[in-house]
Amino acid sequence: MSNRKRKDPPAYATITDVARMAGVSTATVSRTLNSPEQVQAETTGKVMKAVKKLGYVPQSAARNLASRKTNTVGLLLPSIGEDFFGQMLRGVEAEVAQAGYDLLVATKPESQVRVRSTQPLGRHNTDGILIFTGNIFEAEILPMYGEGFPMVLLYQSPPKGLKIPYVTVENKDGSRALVDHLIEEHGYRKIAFLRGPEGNEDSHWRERGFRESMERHGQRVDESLIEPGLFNEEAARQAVTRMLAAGKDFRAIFAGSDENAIGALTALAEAHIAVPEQVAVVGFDDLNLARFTTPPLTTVRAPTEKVGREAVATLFKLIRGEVTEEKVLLQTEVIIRQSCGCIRKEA
Amino acid sequence: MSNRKRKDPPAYATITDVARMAGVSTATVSRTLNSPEQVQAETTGKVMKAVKKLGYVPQSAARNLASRKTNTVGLLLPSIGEDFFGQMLRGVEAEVAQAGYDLLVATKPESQVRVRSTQPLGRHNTDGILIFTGNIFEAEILPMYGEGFPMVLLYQSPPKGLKIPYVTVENKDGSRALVDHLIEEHGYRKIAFLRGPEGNEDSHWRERGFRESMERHGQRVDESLIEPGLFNEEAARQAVTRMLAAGKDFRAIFAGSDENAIGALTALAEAHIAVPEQVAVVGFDDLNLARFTTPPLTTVRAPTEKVGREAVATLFKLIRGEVTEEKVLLQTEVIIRQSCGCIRKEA
DNA sequence: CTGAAAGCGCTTACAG
DNA sequence: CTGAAAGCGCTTACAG
Repeated sequence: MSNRKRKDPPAYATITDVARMAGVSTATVSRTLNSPEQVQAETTGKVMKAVKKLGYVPQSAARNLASRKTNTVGLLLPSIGEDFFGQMLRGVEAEVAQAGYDLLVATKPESQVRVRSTQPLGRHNTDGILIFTGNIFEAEILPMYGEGFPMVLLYQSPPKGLKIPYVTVENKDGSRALVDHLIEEHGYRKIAFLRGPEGNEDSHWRERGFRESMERHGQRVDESLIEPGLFNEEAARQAVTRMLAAGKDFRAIFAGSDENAIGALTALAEAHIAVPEQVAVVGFDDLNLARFTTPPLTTVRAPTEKVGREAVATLFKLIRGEVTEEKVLLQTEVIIRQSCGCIRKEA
Repeated sequence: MSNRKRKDPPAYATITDVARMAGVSTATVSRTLNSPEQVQAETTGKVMKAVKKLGYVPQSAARNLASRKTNTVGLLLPSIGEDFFGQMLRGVEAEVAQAGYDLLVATKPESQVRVRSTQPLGRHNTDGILIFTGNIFEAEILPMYGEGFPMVLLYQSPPKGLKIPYVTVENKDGSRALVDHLIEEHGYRKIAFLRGPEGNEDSHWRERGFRESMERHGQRVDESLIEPGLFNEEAARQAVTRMLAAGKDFRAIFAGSDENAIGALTALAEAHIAVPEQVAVVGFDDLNLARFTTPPLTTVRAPTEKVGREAVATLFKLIRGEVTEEKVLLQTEVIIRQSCGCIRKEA
């Protein structure tokens, strides 16, 4: 017969088992594992032997509950997977693991329909979160923000009034350098620009870079040469087809993104317009496939993995209560291939 | 003055706060949240009102500790990020979230040097894990296997003797169908094959498919036309360059993977050999960039996202103690583009 | 349908 | 340097 409260022994060793085998208290086992400098060498030896022998691994739940921290970082992703996603995750994971933390990954529920009790990531299961997702609405983060819960934004600035650190890439400088190249090296003047989705920050700054370069070179930008590409291949294809049908005159297209550039390339090919001989095309992002387009795409490379690393580093500062930069801006680099008209090949 | 054990109240509401506000016991709050059917409608109402008002979210650590389960699934990744990684993660995340579980992601520590106390993922922080990583060594999973800890392998079969379910794609059938196409539609006979890394299972089965197709068509396979491509662009380039230099005679290359195919394409371009007119090239995987190679790559598409979903579904069966298939094999599909010699374009 | 209370497996002031 | 014991915030038999 069994006592009411005596459950079957767990399938795993607990701290009590280790303490018993080593002949010490559980407090000492805990200290041996967490702050060995507080424990005598001889004791450490006994404890570690027992740990090894029993294959003891501390239960995260118990540890978290007692220490009031989760040792876990959350990463909130957009529902749709970006193409450079793997690289970013690599940076995040590496940095998180190095700090001995765990990484919890979740996707932002698409709609309010999915009545999951609450946010998938928050104070209840993480010590802080990284938010990498298109449109953050204030309502979604305000409660956490109000509590001072540590969070860092990726590729986007916080809603007005909220002081949340964010890390992103230098869209404007990269774009300006790219357009500078088009103007200075190739002498193009009539340059079209394909915008990203309404309200997209990357797009905003890329357009700014485009305009700055034009202005600095004394070029008036022709507003009729600015069309929405939406960072979407098909939409970009249609936009370029439309401009062509309307008889618009342009010598180059700064597509705003590689995705847009692919759509532009398709539209141009369908219209039998030679790239770069008749119209040059350049993108932004340097997706893996940028080397393989016809012709290979001149574009701007962003340090995606580093964005991940920096974001985690910033989050840890927040978690430790240190001050952080409001904004970390990572430099980009123009990658010259052939779609701009250059003949030199990639290094 | 403060009592020794009275800490500062937590920054968040606990179940006790909810119980107090609703005028019920914590047990009732717990039941309302976890098995509402056991609670009277009126009580549920009071509790939920308090939950809402306080913004109460149960602490995962406390819940996990008390319930002896983590409600979390682990995903173990190879240190190097695959190109199709995002898709797989999407499948995994969707399925995990739908079940109301959390997803913990970790990378296999590259070396034994990094003395992290233990495995990043295990019984201490998950209810089961998905292993998606190149070379699983028996030693790494044997302890968990011995305890009957739920795990599922992705893209690889378990070490001999271990009964661990796995899900992967039909490499052999896909490869055979692809080579059938080369032989039946284009009449190629002399076909080279580029192997993956030694011991790689995908490569093994792709080679089997290749050989079966050749045999069924009465073709003897020329062993001197089989070279290591290592699923690595550069190695594949060198392999093809080597075959060319040795004066080997072949009309087509089944590159074994898209990565290999890209290397083959490069080698051929460098040797001024026209693809597909002089030598056809086909791959396997259908990476995003396969549409953009010159010429666009004929290849085999694997249902990557579905692999993720199926793996999670299988893992949940294991967690629930149900029987599972030993092996889930997902069908692949030949994608005809132009590198094989076809002129029809992709749908 | 609901409550009192034990227990989950740790950590950590406090005391020595 | 070490131990006794309270406490972390939940869940869940048991009893009613």
